[in-house]
Amino acid sequence: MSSSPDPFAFLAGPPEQLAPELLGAVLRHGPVAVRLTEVEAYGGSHDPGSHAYRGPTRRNASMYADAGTLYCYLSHGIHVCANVVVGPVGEPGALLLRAGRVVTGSDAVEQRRPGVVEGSWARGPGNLGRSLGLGLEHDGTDLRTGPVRLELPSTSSVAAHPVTWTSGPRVGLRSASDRPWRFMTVDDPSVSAYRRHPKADGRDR
DNA sequence: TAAAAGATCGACT
DNA sequence: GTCGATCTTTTAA
Repeated sequence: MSSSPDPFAFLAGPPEQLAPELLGAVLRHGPVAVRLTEVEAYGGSHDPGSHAYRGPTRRNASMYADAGTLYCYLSHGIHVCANVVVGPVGEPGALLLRAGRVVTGSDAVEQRRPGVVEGSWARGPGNLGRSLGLGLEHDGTDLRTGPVRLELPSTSSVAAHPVTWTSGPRVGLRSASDRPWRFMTVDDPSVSAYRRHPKADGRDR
């Protein structure tokens, strides 16, 4: 009785393994809900592309919290990017939420993204954060009980959305740019285009 | 259609 | 002081 299965329990697994399971899930903040269409996996101390590669810092502290915690960080001083903390306790891992499709709250999103077509509202991690109205104040909050909720197929009928997905190299990384840890829904306009880092390692010279 | 560069500012070394 | 898990616009083929 008291021990009902925790729908978030699977988040304790390896990031690159459970990442596809978040495709089709729904992230909700207030009136706005977004169905995830693109996710990237980041490991801990063995992933050169991860914020946690060089150990804990002020910014990535949330990555060391329990799985199911929201990790928000500021990119280039202006973009708020959202991650779902995953992996076993003590092993920092995260899933960068790169893109999604707005399912509710279109009115609010339309005002936040003037002049942008519907399919591109949450195209790219920065845009997804802006569409949902996320801020650094949400960093470290619990995705089950906090202001920002993650709805899984097992917890929400809306999130029960089967998808066809594929994988490829992560976007914009300078190191470990060849790991196919980017997972994206097939045939969805909200999936961002792949762009390799200008100075990515292991090429030319 | 694809590639390049600028904006912009906090975090890290 | 340097560099980004980015976004947008501009320029070139």
